[in-house]
Amino acid sequence: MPKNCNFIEKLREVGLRPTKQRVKMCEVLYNREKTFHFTINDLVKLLSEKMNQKISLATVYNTVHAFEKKGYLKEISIDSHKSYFDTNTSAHHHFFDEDTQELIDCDENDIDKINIKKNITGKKINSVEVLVRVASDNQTQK
Amino acid sequence: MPKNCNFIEKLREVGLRPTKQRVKMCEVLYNREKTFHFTINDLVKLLSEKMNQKISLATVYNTVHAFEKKGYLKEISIDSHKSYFDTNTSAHHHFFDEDTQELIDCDENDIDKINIKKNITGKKINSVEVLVRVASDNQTQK
DNA sequence: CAACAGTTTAGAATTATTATAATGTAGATT
DNA sequence: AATCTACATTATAATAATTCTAAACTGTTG
Ligand SMILES: [Mn+2]
Ligand SMILES: [Mn+2]
Ligand SMILES: [Zn+2]
Ligand SMILES: [Zn+2]
Repeated sequence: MPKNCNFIEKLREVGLRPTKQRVKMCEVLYNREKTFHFTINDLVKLLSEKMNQKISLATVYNTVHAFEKKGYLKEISIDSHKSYFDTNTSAHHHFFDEDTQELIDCDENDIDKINIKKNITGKKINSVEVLVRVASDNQTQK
Repeated sequence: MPKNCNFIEKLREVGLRPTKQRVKMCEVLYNREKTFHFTINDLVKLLSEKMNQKISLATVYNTVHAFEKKGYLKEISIDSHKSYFDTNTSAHHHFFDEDTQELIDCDENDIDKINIKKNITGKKINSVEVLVRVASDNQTQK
């Protein structure tokens, strides 16, 4: 992601008003070297740290979902109790570290292209995603 | 799954007391031709239909989680709002039909074995799961 | 700068899940 | 077979996550 790119224009392009909350969220989410994964909770903390004024929880939810719908964010669900959003919206796979609860992008070359030999009749494939759960090697239960 | 197999013994084997609720849940879940996918809500409905006495919601949650921990059930998370349990606990992949919200097992031969070329250092792979999202072919948005 | 439509907000409402604590029961012990 | 005890079930309350509501606010247009 390029630094200091014009989020106001970017928001306008997809039909979202460049309100200060949305621009601030863009900065927090996209004004960084690498893409990253976060929970709603993570984001609320990040925003309250980086903002002078307060932001309503409802606004965080609304804006995240607006961004998701517009393709600025992608949701990655780990289990019923843990769900992440991803600023990397391209098709990619993940490792999930069960020790640290960390979600890690799979390098494009680390998994061969998945070949679906037989699809459900009359349906088109929207996405193919792999989740690799990993954990510490020395986890011998007593 | 074999019909009328002895659930009481099966439960004892893994150290769960064969109480009447647990045996009834085994019957509802495993006394059928094919494995299946269900939400907690689905299961509550199934149980209240098939049972003479009432079963507490807390017991359904407790028992599902007991079964999950013992490897009788597997959780499949679609997104933060939708999570299924699977009576097929073997490693397998899924199609998710976004039109009908139906989760469908992938046939073993329909996806080639996933080859993870590079894993996170010092971690072992616990599972590799593919989720293929599909939807109706003629979904042209106006 | 007036007008409007879309946005934010605090707080209430809803939903899903878990905790609590009293009662019930399976399986072991007499 | 009666008793015992640990574990399970239950109704209900509590908690947590998310969404709704309706009033106030603000970016955009003309
Ligand atoms: Mn969502
Ligand atoms: Mn669970
Ligand atoms: Zn990612
Ligand atoms: Zn399945």
